[in-house]
Amino acid sequence: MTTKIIAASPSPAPTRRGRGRPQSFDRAQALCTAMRLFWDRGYDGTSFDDLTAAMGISASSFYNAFGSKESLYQEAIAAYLKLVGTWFSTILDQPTDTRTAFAHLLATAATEFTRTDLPTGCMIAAAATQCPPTQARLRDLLATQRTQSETALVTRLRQGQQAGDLPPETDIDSLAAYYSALLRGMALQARDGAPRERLQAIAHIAMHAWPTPPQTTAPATP
Amino acid sequence: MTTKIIAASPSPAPTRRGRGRPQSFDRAQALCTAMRLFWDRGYDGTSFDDLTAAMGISASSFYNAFGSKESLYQEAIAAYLKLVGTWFSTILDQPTDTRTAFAHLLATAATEFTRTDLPTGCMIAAAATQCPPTQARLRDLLATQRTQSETALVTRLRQGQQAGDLPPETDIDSLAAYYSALLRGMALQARDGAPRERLQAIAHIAMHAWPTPPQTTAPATP
DNA sequence: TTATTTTTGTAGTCATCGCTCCATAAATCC
DNA sequence: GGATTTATGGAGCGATGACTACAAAAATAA
Repeated sequence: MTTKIIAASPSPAPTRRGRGRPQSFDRAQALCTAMRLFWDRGYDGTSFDDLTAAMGISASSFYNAFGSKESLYQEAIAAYLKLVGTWFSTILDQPTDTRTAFAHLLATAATEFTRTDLPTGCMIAAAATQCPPTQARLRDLLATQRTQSETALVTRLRQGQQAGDLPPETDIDSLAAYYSALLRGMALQARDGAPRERLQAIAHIAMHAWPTPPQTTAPATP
Repeated sequence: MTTKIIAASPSPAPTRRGRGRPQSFDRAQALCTAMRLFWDRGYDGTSFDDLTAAMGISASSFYNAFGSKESLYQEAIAAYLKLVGTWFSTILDQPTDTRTAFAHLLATAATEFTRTDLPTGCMIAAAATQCPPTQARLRDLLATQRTQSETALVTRLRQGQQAGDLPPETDIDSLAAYYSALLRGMALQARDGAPRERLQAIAHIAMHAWPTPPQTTAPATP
């Protein structure tokens, strides 16, 4: 066995030192390029030639390094999730009160969805929602990711409910679905070219739907 | 000139009585079939063979009747808009108060997006938001439709503002963007399989963001 | 040096894509 | 009936899709 000092990577080795001819390109950078392409044009809209041209590698290098277009896409999704996690999960994990966390989440989404150094919107929010039966695998993969992010919202809201940030009668699942739908809608608006301020305004309005304890209409108990 | 008793159709004749061999299929029905396919699988995801097979016609009949895949898609969009207009425009045109109209709009969207006799969600909401540069025409066409529906919301909100249903300082454009984003998000959730009740809950929560006049914190004027 | 391992470049494969050609069929007009 | 017009059936076309075969290149191991 060779010395494995650096932590083993999940599936594809990051920068292996081995026997054969060394790779002539930066795998991580090529993956990043692919992610941007997929993000911008979708899976179908990004052809094999588009990919190899943008990545600057040949077909054989492509298949040697990434296996297939579909597996590259899966890696691109993973890379995107890592990128988004830096704000999405981070904000949800912050020990602030729940309302503040969600306001922060929406506000950050508004800025992230309109970054000029990346494609606008979200790579996953609307991907493969209209696709042929032959792409059922892809559709399910993306739907799963979306479910997971909504589940993260549910988890955070439940924590908040436990902490007393939300009325105990609040329908957490529906509230999470509301914010999930809104975030996805914001991502679509961003892709259609909505400016950052517009998204921020949406985020601001959306927070007015935050649940309030039921007003005690009868002010006094006899 | 032949007798044209029935009102002339915009571009393609509906059921013209002419000289040559009669069409062997129902054009409107074939268009409806195509609309459903495009709605379900998107433009790229619906192949030429998918279309001709589902419509039950040959390639020559297809091109003779519809010109090209793209022009059929445009007709399908038009057919879809006519279908959606039966509730979308209708509700906005009703002489109810603005808040009621929007609540009704969202509630109806929840039921329409989850109809079992049609594909779920919306055909246009997320279409061609991730596509190659070669499909810029299609992307722009759909973006235009989305802009128009958001403009319809703006128009209705302005009417409401004039009528006193909304505070005069309300940011109408942002409020319309909020509801537009929400509707698009609901459509996406529907496509991912969210049940009708879930969408209705989202719609209900969303209405809590409806603007209220600024509270006069000072109860009395000296 | 030689053997082994891995990557690369070039060319080519096979299926599918949207679309077209053309002879023929089926209607109307004269 | 004959001419004209329009639709259909069937075969096929060029382009592009994702992917593969194979030999040469460039590294390490013995």
